[in-house]
Amino acid sequence: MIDSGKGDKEREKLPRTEEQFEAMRIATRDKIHSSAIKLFAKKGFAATSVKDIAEGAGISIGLMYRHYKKKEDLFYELVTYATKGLERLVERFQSEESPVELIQQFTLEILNDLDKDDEYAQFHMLMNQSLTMENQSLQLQNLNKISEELIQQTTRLIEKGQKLGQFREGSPSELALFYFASIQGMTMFKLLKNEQFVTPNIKIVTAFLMKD
Amino acid sequence: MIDSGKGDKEREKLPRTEEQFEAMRIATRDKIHSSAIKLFAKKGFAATSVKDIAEGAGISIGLMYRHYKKKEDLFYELVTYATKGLERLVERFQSEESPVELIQQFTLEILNDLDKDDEYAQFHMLMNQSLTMENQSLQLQNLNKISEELIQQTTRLIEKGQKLGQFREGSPSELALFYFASIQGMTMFKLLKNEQFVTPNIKIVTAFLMKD
DNA sequence: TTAATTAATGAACATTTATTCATTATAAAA
DNA sequence: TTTTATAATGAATAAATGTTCATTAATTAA
Repeated sequence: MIDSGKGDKEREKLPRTEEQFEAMRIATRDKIHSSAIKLFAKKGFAATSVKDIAEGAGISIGLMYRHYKKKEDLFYELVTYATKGLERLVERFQSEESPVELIQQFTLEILNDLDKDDEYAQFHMLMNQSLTMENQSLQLQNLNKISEELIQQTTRLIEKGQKLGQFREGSPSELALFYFASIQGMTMFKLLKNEQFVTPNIKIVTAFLMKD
Repeated sequence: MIDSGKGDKEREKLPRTEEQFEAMRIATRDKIHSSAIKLFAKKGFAATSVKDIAEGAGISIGLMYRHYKKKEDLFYELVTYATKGLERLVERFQSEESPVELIQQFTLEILNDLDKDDEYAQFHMLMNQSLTMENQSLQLQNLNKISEELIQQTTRLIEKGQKLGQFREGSPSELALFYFASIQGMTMFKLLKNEQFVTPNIKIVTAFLMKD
């Protein structure tokens, strides 16, 4: 971060180049991230210990603290990533494309991700875990705001789809809520059962919305 | 519990009758239960402190410990209640009634409960929280077993309904999983949003299963 | 080899939270 | 009013977990 433009002359005493150090740091940060998201998503913030995170990452506790001053900071960084993902989705849902197309596309992506690996499921559960924390840090407030925006956008999208005759009738906000609730539920099942989880066919998931 | 049939002669020294003491104990147990389930369901086992439970119940920490030797014991007692509820449901789903009727009835009950109060939602989330704990106490093993039985029974019920031409086609196990996933999701939303949560119409919830 | 610099370690320390227990409150009977 | 049995309290203690920091490891240039 700090003046990476410093001239070559001045780093003659470094045992490694700055690039090498940077690569090392990124590598351990990655290890921390993937260990932490796994644990936070599955067990929640309070139930995961820094010892577990460090063990999962294959590093020492001390090294963890060189990268994050507090367990909370690590958590919030992951929350921030997740929030960015949500923001992209909100934007996507604001596009002028056909509502059916947008919903189908997104649903398909999720089902694929759930099927393939659990990265999506982990981020989704992380957000959930976050929303149940009463602690009102800026990061959590922001996540809250964005997730409400997403529901609003989806409601509007459904309304639009209904006017175009693409979607079934019914209260748009109830439909939007049910849509995310079902995704939420599948996500939990995936994390809970993992191998045993069979990703449902997209027809099942969108039947409540789509006309036959 | 212990020899409540003891003769009236022998309790002449009691400041209150045994019935009175019993009533007091039941009253505080009730207070503990409703405080604890609320907190455990919302925040999970690790994130709820005994201090919070005691405060929520309006009693001292010491009194809590007179009723439960460990925080875990209280949790397991609640898990046991929840498990009994599941067992009743498994039995119900084994009956010879029409699959459509059974599913409709049960779904309606849940939606009503979600609408009315959060008792159901709380027990549901408690089970969920339990299933993510790696600790394998007898109570948790049992809950696991019963919840798998429930999914199996539901799968069979759907199969039966399909043969009777009552349900849409599609993999019965995928359909069963999706059913519980969507209920799960709604439950979480209810606990998360509470007042803001609008219970969906039953048609929305069962559309994926029912022929038009 | 030695010096230099930063990554990495884990035992020591701090803080939080679960649990215990000596003490007090209550209410009925003597 | 005193006695008595049990409910109820909360400060003291124990255990668990988060955080720090003095120390070591690794690597390259001199």
